[in-house]
Amino acid sequence: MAQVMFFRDFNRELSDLEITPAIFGVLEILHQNKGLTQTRLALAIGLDRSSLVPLLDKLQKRKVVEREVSTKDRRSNHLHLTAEGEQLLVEAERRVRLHEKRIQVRLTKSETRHLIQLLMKLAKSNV
Amino acid sequence: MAQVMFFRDFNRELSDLEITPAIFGVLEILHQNKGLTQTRLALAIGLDRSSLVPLLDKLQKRKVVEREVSTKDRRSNHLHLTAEGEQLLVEAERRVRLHEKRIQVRLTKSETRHLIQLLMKLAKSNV
DNA sequence: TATTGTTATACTCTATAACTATA
DNA sequence: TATAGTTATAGAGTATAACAATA
Repeated sequence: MAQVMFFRDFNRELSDLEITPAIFGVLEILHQNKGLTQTRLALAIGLDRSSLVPLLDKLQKRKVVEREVSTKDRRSNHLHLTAEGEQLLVEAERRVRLHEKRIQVRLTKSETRHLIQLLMKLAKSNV
Repeated sequence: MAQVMFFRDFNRELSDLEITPAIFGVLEILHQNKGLTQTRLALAIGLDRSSLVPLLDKLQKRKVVEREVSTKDRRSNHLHLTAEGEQLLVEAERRVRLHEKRIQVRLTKSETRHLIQLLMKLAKSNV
């Protein structure tokens, strides 16, 4: 139930930017790993590389992401955010902070801290 | 990340029963609300009533669920689990307990209790 | 008129397999 | 031979709109 609420609120806050959780992930990863290759990005977000193609096509058409053929290995594309893409990420991060604030308001600071700590403990347990 | 881990583990434990989280929800709800109508079940699990039809078709073919035309309102179907369905639910619940145990083992009893309490607090905040 | 279950249809997201161009 | 990106295709899972039967 917490999860459903979380996604509903996330989507409400970011839907007008046309950013899904998956796209937000792509933006974050490309911001922090400029020049990443498609196969490596696919691996990072847990998608098959073929599934990434239409997603990148969309983002490229939106002028958010650019593919640049590698000069070292002409089979690979180096990906990076455009200026517009960086700007979109900044706005998306602002919205995500609003989304997180709205969620955290129901918990005290120490409850929030504790929740995150417990979830991280769970996430680390790769059973 | 906690969520991804949770779903992966759930699916690993229940995949050979061919039970998805959605199906588990249907079984639980029908067990506790015998004779529920399709529209009401759809509402309960947050699906459109048209989306429920193929799911019920599958479960009916598996002899897990039965549709019974209402004698009071012949437009409606009353749904209930077959004996086989009840048995499947019992086994599924056993598996879910294993799944939950495996997850909880990384937390102490009081941490588990606290986590559930915090998530419920979040879930209630229908922002 | 309104509602229940159903169908036809379409859209999104994902994977697998096969292709091409490089390496 | 092997790899990167792409394409064709298919399968879930979902929704919307329209329909027949019934209320």
